[in-house]
Amino acid sequence: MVERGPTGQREREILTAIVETYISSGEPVASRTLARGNKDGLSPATIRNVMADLADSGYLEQPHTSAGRVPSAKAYRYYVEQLTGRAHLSEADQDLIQGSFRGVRDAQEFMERTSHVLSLISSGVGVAMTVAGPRNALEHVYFSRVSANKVLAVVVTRSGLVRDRLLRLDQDLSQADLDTAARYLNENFRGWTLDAIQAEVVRRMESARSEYDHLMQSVEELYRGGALAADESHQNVYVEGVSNLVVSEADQERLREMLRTLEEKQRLAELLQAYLDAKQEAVRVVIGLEDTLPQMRNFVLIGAPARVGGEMVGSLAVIGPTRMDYEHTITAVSYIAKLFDKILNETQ
Amino acid sequence: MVERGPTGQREREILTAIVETYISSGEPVASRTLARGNKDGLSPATIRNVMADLADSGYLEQPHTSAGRVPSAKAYRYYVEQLTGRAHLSEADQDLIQGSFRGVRDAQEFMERTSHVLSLISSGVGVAMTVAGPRNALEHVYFSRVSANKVLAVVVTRSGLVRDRLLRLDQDLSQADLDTAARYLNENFRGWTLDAIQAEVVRRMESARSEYDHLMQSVEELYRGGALAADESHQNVYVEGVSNLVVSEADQERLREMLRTLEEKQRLAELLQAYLDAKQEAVRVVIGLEDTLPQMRNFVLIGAPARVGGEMVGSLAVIGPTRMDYEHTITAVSYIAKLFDKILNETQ
DNA sequence: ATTGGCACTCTCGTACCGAGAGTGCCAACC
DNA sequence: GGTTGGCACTCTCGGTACGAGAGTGCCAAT
Repeated sequence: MVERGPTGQREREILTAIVETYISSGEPVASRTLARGNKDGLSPATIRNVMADLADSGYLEQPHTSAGRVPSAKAYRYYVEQLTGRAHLSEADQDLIQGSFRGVRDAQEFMERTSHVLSLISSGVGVAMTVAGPRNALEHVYFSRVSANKVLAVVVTRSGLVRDRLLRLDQDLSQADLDTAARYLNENFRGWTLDAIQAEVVRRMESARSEYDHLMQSVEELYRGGALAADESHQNVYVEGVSNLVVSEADQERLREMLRTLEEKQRLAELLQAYLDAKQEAVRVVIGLEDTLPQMRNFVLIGAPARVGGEMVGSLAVIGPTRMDYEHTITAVSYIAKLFDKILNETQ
Repeated sequence: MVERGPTGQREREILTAIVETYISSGEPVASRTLARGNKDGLSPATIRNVMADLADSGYLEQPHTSAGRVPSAKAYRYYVEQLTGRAHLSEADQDLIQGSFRGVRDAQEFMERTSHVLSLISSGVGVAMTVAGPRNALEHVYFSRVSANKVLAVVVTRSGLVRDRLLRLDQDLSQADLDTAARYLNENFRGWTLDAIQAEVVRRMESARSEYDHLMQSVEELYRGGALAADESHQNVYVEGVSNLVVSEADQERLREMLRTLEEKQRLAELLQAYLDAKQEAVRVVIGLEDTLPQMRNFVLIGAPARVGGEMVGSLAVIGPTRMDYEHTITAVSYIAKLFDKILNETQ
């Protein structure tokens, strides 16, 4: 019962070879096959011995007694680990990606295209989202009177997100009132996060209750109408490439479940948020998504946070079958994540 | 070779019964089955005779010699035709639909939920879109300086659509310039369609070229930056319920094709636009989508335009298998289309 | 430690068979 | 003449059997 990973040089080589062969062929790999491709000229029997060891330590599984071996989740984790460092993206892919983002102006657009490109490049589903969370810093807010008691609020955040929302108010504020309120908010709170603003507005309203002036009354009204609410429910999640699932997943019921899950943007957002955080530097590869989502058995998440400056404003990821081109996908995700920061910085 | 539809009373009854039985069972319907369910007490043999006639006139098809009959596209068209009038939506569904639209404020939100509800209610894919076309009437435009040469433009249309866009300008306009330009556009063009405004702006710029003032220069700059462009490319198309396809379409390759098509929002938009227009009063049912989209063989579109007042601002539809509950889906689509007008009118 | 040899296991494609479901048509019937 | 029972014929589908092929596990020899 060896529990500290493949020790020997040969053991590691063979494990890597098995994973790679299985990824490209999709069939359980046999000792013969490996022996053929191996320049060391080892015999199948020798390889069988090593394979038996690897199976004992949980790296390989056997569909049935007389079939070849299939890598386990543990094997994929080892493989990805071992891969780290030799990342390089082909010229062609760099061009494809660069081209896809030509003319992109804001984070929304970027994310939309990201999901598209990722679905093209990988054999999985491209997912990208912006966090419309309360952590976003305010850049600008505008109000515009649409009709009696209806006001359009537009919030622009520092990270380039634009969020418009139609408010229904109890009072009928004039455009002049709205302009004053907007100026007040912009001058006092530019750069603050939305939740900080909310808290502060509440505080000021309370302390100013004695000398309750017209301005604060407008602000209160707008606040209560939800002008500054950071509605989690309306996150923008872009998903593309679900047709890729059809080939990698034969089971009808599973496929159906997965499609359903991918349509529940809310859960998808939680999934990404669970695995990706602002601090992490590199791309994260999660093998064994079934811990969070049972229907995602045999699927993998390869994702990275999208940052502008130091701030995390979204996530991008590929959700694909365990049998995928890790090296390629990882480098692509990493490349796009870096591109995001670059493009969005120069856009500001 | 009879070519004027099912003539006799009995012929019609049997055809209807066949379509209904096939829709609910999914299996070729046999003369026996029909004889059992028929209170007229006809024998299977009699029914076989009628079925043979219906097959001759192209209403029925036979998978193989000794199988029951399957309705042809022609039969479905007859069936839907014949259905017209007896539309009624159950209380439960009315409640479900009503509930789904609680709190909806603008057309975008409405469409998003429409695609969701339709996918739940029908056995197909719910599709809904707003036309971001040039025919929309301007309600309001705002500009806001984001940074040097970067301006945020927000266009609100009369039908409740809000469209924001980040412009890159050659000149650096001050916020005061922008406010003046916005006031100019709002005062002069409220209620005009976007393309009319574009044309008129060009005309005025030319005629005013002699006495070229500061205001017109700002307006020209904004115009050239695309402030008023009605970008077709960025229509908002909402698609939901693709998981429903898995059950109705077994063929892997077809399924894949369909999923891919449903992700191409642009083509989907064209499809809807091809079949739905502002003038049509009722729900339109298109049987035989393969004429437009080959991969949509055996699929059906049930759709209606979404109108506010007289103006068409979007479309909603169900794309589902020929084997679906037509009555139910048609009434649901019709109901939601009416609801759209009602909700969006009172929102304005 | 490595290897050849060999018995054993499991899958997969093919062929075959019989039951079941349905039709088509004919002759009889009302 | 429309309707019906009867019957031969066709086609599908599930189950079984079987042989080829691929692979392993293990042992004895190197």
